[in-house]
Amino acid sequence: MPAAGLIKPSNPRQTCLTCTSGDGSLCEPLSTQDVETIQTYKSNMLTLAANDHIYRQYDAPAALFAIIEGWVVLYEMMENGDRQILDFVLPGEFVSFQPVTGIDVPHAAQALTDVSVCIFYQAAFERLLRDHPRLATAMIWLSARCEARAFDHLCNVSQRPARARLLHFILELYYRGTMRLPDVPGETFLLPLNQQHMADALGLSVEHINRTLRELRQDGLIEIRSRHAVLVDPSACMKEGGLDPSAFLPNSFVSQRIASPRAIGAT
Amino acid sequence: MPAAGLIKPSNPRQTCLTCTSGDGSLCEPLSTQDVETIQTYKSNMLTLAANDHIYRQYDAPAALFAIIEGWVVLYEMMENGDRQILDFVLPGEFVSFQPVTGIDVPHAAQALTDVSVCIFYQAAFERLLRDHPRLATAMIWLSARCEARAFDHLCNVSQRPARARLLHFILELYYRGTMRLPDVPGETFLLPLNQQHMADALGLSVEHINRTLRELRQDGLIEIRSRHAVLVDPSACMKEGGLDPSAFLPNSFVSQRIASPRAIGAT
DNA sequence: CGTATCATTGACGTCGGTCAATTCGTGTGG
DNA sequence: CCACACGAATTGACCGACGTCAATGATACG
Repeated sequence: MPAAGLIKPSNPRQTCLTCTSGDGSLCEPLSTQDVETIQTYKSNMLTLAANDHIYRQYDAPAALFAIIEGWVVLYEMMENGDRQILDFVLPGEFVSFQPVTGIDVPHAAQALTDVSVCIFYQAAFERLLRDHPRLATAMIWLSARCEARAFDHLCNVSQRPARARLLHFILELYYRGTMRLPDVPGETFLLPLNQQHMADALGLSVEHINRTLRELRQDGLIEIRSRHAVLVDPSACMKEGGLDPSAFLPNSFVSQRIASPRAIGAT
Repeated sequence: MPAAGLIKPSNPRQTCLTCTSGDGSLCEPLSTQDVETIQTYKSNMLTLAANDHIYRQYDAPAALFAIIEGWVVLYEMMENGDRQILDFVLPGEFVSFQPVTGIDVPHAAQALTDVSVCIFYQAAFERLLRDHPRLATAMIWLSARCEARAFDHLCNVSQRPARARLLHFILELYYRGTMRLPDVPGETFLLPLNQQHMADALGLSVEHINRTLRELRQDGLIEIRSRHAVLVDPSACMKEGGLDPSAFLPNSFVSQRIASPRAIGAT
């Protein structure tokens, strides 16, 4: 069940799943027509206040959620009390496909800001797949995209030192918000996170996030100020963050293309 | 395109997607009937030698792969030449759903041992979804499961120290191989990995893996010998590895259930 | 029996964690 | 408008888990 929140009659004028940018967005496989079709299976729309939960760890919501407005954080509490942030969900994105399976979900989804969210209950979702098989493909596509992001986060946390890890993280959020790579120096964008969020997402301590942000500011790469980030030197950020614009695929947020002997030959 | 490998006529007797253990396996949402249905959409079956690639990083195979025999490793090469292992694929499992989307996949799939693999090309897969909408639900279910595993790996690498990280990792593979939690002390199971694999999966150096394995052996927790692991003290392994049997959900491989104030209240 | 690969061990350095203190910022009540 | 409160950000001192480098040992295979 979704956590408590104001239930607001859904506004028929507001297009559900509207992406902020039309092109290359995460809704990519869905045409406007598709979105309208999907809409008809929506059961309702909720408005949640910051910190409300959409679902909690080990809930079995049996619904698919789409975020219309605001940011959502997916996290998991570990046995030692640490919080691992798994992903953020931005407007126009689905909140993972795990909850719609009807199985206990090992993570929680919490509103980071005030949020409005579309709900598709499991039965309706299955009706959608049955009535519009072509959309099933799109849903698998989107679900696979979620997995790809998780893989990217794993690489980031597992292999990159703090500086590069933080840059990669911020650039991913820039990309998902704007659906393009940064180029204009000084470009500013919304980043409604505090340092604790970054720490919990990246597996670093708050203190080290702070020190690293100071370094990045002093080196003229990036600045964080009151819910916004400023990309002072975008190309330097991308280089250090492990993003190669020339190898960048419009379809996904991935690291630089590299081939290496070890991968090819002997295990 | 799949990498070169011996093409063998598919054996009509061999049940594709047969799970080694019937109950609670990763094929869970698929009944025997379902498996037979899916089979009819299979285009062919390949046999690959160890180290052959099913697909390479940035390929767009446009097919879904199911592993019948042998182990597969999913990895990504990073810009600095490091290899991050994202997951292993065991017999009876699908190799992620990313390749079937037809989009460039940012990771590679390589045979760890000799492998036989079923191929479902994208067009056939979409026909399957169209003809059997009920199976679309199952596919989303399976894809979500892949994402859940990736989340779990992220938590493991991000938060646990080397000892617990290694234990958690080995226990996951035990669970996926047997579909149950270990209980009998001294239980032995197949683990066809070398220390470099564990290092690349866990974001640790080979030397540290080695030292940690020595510790675990000396402490009477676990032993690794020639492609096999021995769980000398299963309950101690689970405790240290962050697995609580009492909280364990049969449906997924997850960590101990914990609630914490931070998650509930203030951001 | 030579060679390649993997496992093992030791010495040493460092990145990032921990702990504790101080400052800043913002919201609130008087 | 100011005083206070409380969380977030910041900084410093110190330390330890893990990485790096280098050498040696064990195994398997042709």
